[in-house]
Amino acid sequence: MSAIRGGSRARTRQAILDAAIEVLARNPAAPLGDVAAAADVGRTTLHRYFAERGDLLAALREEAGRRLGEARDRARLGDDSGASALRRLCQEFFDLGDVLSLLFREQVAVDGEGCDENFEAMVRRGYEDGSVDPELPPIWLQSLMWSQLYAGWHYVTECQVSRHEALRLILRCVDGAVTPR
Amino acid sequence: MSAIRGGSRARTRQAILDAAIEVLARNPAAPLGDVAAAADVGRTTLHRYFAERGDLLAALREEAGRRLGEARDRARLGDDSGASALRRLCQEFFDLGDVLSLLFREQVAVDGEGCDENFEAMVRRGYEDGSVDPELPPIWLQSLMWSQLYAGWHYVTECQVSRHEALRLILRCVDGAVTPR
DNA sequence: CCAGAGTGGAACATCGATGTTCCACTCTGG
DNA sequence: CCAGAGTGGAACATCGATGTTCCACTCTGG
Repeated sequence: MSAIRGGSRARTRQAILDAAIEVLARNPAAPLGDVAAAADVGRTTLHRYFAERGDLLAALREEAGRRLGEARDRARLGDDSGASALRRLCQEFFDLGDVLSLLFREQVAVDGEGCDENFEAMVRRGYEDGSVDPELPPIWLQSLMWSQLYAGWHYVTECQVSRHEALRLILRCVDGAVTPR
Repeated sequence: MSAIRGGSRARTRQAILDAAIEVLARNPAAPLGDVAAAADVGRTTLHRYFAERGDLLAALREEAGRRLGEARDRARLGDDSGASALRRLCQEFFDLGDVLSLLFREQVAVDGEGCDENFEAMVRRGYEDGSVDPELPPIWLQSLMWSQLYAGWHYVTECQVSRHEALRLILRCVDGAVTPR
């Protein structure tokens, strides 16, 4: 029954996606064989789920976007002061782990034009409630946040630092950067 | 005379290196043909100067390291307060332009163990003169600086922002992050 | 002008990643 | 047990990047 075996298919697919996030976060040009190996799956099987590299990448973007959206929802950008909401957003995004590295390049680049509208609204609220320095434009704050998150994640994976400690430093620095003089 | 034509050789070599910095900063996996084209040079000629891709990358690292060292020297890390010196360093590094992107990944990663000793001395001076928050370890400040620089450089190349404006935001945010509460 | 350095293009061999095909194997629901 | 889904390995064709060779061309110092 495909309905029953479907569970197995979904599990394999997810294992491949998870492995792809892990492997491609470290090396975006990694061969598919490495992804398959990390997923404990034959290369043949990987191709059965994602015919071409582009198919895998597309699914990956979708998965990353999904997780990103969930994290943003959890941060409740509409509550509290602008700066508090930004803190929560950093916290939630930081927990995305490897997805961060994967998103980093695109995120910084993609948002060149219009930055996320929820994010922008949050920042504008911060201008008004006095928790965010009006000198700092929303797009810049978005770049700032992402680069801090990336630096923090690197700090965790490369140095011998706990996620908690890294998050503390990130929040300390984002706060400092954002607060009006 | 090789001494005379040597000038031509040096010029061609430099043109290739400059092109490589530009091309590989945007796409580290770019084919050598792209680099040759950007340098206005035949692929054959490129191989005449750098037999293998690795040779080009090695020369590139050397060139980048040289420029990085020069920038650090210009920043006179030993003068003024720790925070002022850090400002100058950001300023000098930011002017490296494309070299930034090239160095970024390595820099953040490479300095995992021991971070630059001059940098560390500068930060410790900042702890003592009260211009740098002692809660922030030197390695973290190094990551912070690099990620800010990278974000700023992206901001310039992707959005329609002047280098000057981006630098202002970088310094504003680094200052805010570093200053003790 | 001429010799020789420096160059670019064409052609080629090689290599690794990619994607496909086929077959034998395993595992599970019935 | 048995049918069929799901899988992995081996073998293969293809493709793009790499690196090499060779030859004709240009340019400059003498």
